[in-house]
Amino acid sequence: MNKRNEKLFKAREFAQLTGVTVRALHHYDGLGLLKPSRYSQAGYRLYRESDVARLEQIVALKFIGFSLNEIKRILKGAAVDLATALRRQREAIEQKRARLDLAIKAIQRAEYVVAVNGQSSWELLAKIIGVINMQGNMDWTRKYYSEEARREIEKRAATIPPEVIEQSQRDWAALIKEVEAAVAAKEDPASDRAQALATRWSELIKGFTGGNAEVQRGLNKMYADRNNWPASTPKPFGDQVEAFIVEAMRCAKK
Amino acid sequence: MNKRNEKLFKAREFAQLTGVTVRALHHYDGLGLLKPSRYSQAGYRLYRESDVARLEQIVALKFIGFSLNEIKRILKGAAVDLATALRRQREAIEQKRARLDLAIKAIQRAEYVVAVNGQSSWELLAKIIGVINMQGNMDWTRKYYSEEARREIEKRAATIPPEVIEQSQRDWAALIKEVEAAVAAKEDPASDRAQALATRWSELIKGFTGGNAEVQRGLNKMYADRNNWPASTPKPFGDQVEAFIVEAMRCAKK
DNA sequence: ATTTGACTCTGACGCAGCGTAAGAGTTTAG
DNA sequence: CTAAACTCTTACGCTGCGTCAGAGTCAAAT
Repeated sequence: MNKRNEKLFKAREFAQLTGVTVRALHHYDGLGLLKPSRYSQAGYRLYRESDVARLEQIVALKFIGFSLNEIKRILKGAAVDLATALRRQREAIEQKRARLDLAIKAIQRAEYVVAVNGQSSWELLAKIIGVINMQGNMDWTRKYYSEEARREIEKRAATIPPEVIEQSQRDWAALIKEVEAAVAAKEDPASDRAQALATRWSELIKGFTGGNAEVQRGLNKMYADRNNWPASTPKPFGDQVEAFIVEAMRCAKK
Repeated sequence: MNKRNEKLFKAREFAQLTGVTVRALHHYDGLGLLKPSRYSQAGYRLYRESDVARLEQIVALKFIGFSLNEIKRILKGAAVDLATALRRQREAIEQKRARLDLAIKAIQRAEYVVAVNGQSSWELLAKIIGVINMQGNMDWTRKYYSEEARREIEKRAATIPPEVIEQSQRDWAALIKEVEAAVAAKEDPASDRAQALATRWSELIKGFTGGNAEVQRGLNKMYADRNNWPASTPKPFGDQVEAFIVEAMRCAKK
């Protein structure tokens, strides 16, 4: 008999309590995710206390990235196990985060290049980002190039003399090796030698417009195959080399 | 007259060069983002070198998070300014990343709670995450509570005795203050005193199931208003308090 | 010349999570 | 009693393709 003093909420009011929209409530209702405990004669949705709790759960689970379907399963109690679900979800999000980190890095490097090269053209930029995507994974880039792609590339390299391609590959390899040496020797990024390296670096990027279509294709084949990449790919140098060059460029242009 | 020795690519071949799918090429064609330079009589798409470059640009820009429409504008040269576009994009992505960081943190804390409380129930979990979302922003939580929400809460607190609510609020406030003090005193998280605090912390979380609907509503009002929150909200203690408790729990259970 | 296998084309629906009208009925304060 | 403020149901829009379905094309093998 305490039915009558139990407060019922209409859609708008209820929605505001939890910070969702009325439309979202409709949506949840439609999905069977959260049905109001009653409907008025006019068809108005009427929610009460217990519904508040449920909605709160939904919002919370949404916040940590579960999809509405997953939430539905979870709230039905059909979830495997709490700890496991949480862990998996966290890992999934951490991966997304890692992906964003990559993008941010790429943009930062692009920003540097633009800053150094002035109003660089968009076409150039694309190449650069291509190179960027390559950089961190140089190790098995070599793998890819040594196995089949290398021959594939040479086979299809009809329009452009292969020595141009191989030259640029050698150029990069040589430069990176020198930078690695500089890093190992703890050379000052502001030093003349480091500056020379930085200059060569941006020269190489610039020169990339010339004969790099084939290289790109090699990379692209590799990228197309990305689902087969091992999960954790070691980076023997990547980060340090990058940091060094970035620092050197900063010293130069500021 | 070098038309005839220029290599033309059909869809599949072309797609593989850049690691996209044929369907994607159709899509880009439909959007007018990348049209093949020729169609065969049968309607087959025929791409060539210059198209490769364009597609590479598209892929690169996609990688750093631009939408296809944005990319279209950009490649039309209708973009404001290269540096600006890059900076804005980076900021946008950094925000997304921050959002993910929040989610990760929330899950981690939930994992701790579950680890400590054993197979905690899902309902409880929602409350916990609610509290979690609150924690980091305690400072202006106070603001919200002191202004209007406080009275609102008391007004609507009919079903549950208000003293229960206020009690829990006081409990939390008191506990947090004590933890702050412990942090300031550089108390060892493994110490008996710290352990007592940690115990009280999880007790409070458990007890939250009892009389906390009103508190949640306050939080929810606040959350509903989240668009008006200041961009950078200072956290006078949050992180340290949290770290302390987490450490203390770790010491206890391991 | 033809069959086959590998490709290609054009629709068109599907997904996730609501936003956003459109058109129509309901409740409530004045 | 009216006007404002809500509510309801439909249903398309958005993002970036994946995934059939049905039909035509092309190159090599029979």
